[in-house]
Amino acid sequence: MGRRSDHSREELYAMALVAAQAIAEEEGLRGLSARRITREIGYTIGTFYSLFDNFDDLVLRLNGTTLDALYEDCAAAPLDGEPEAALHRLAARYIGFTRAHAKRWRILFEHRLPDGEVQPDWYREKIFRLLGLVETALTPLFPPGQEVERLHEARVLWSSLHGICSLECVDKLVSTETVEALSDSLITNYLVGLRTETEK
Amino acid sequence: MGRRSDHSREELYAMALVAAQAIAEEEGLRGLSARRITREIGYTIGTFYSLFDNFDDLVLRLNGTTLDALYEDCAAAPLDGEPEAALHRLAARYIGFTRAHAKRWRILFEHRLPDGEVQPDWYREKIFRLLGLVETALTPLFPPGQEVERLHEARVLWSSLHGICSLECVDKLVSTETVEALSDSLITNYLVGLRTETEK
DNA sequence: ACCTGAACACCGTTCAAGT
DNA sequence: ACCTGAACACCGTTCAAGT
Repeated sequence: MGRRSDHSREELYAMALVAAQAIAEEEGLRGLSARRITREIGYTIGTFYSLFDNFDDLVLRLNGTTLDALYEDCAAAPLDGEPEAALHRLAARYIGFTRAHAKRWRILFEHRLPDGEVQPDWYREKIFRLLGLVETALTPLFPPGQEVERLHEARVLWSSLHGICSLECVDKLVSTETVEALSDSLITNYLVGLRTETEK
Repeated sequence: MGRRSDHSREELYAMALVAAQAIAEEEGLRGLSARRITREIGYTIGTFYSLFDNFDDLVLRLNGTTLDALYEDCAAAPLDGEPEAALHRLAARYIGFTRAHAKRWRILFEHRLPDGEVQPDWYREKIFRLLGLVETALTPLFPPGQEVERLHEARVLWSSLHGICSLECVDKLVSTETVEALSDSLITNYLVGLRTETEK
């Protein structure tokens, strides 16, 4: 036993995250455990704690990679041009991601940090970067100087879209096709309201 | 050891759920365990499995009481009269409940059934009953015969409101007061869209 | 310096054995 | 019939001991 040095700390860290992603993708949070991750990369439980602070830290890092992948996917949607069409494109990509990576996506919301703890800044920035996509799509509707209002409306749309996907995923009360229809209604109707408001 | 008969099965079941509610309220899903529940009501782990199928069943039953409490709270809002005002009242109650019972409310979405399993009908009915409140508030906007459309719009609003509360609760990117502002924007803007659509 | 693996305090679940 | 508690297979976390 003892030192092996087959892999650098960075390599081990990357291997652990890749293993975690695979488990998350197939089995969700239920299948994820510190022991299983290290077992799958050929190390023992002790090594886990040289890579991560604790299990919550691992889940946070894993969620970080999920937010990155979600951003890459959503950022591929063209967001210039007419805001409503841009939002529909963005939503279609978001919905597509939640379907392609349903279990991994769910961990973003299933996992709750212990009582006092707040998400680290690097994590919050990943979320803000996603919100930024919605802001970009909304830009034509807001004159310069109204960034606060734009952020507010972006939050409403982002949260609402999340809610639609989330309840479909959790409650399964709705057929899969309906998610698109709900999202379409949200964007279309909300933008009618937004336009009449900003035109005033 | 062996038989005690201090309590009937029904009493034990009720005691276990009350204990689960208290733990959920204070510590959320993290604090909840089958062993702890039976310990707190003065019984041993074996008894747990004479009351519930398994741990998932307990959480489902607990969530059932949460949905009931949420319904009682929301149903107290007057839903007749002007739809927008009715929705604002309903949303205010919903938001109030998520604050007053934040940890217990979160378990509704933190908990995920194992892969093949679907929620039992009694559970789905509790959710539909809540959706029904939104439908009631929307009734003046839809002529008889448009119940399908009304349900669709109710779903959008319900899911969106859920999303706003959920992301505030999970991400904490938003100050608490903002939840009201986001919900207000959602309802106001969405209803502008709904009205112009139904007037066509 | 790095990694191990035993130890500790927990889990969910099952079931033979007691009253 | 009802309840127990040991047994099993897992957890997360810590840390003295090996190389």
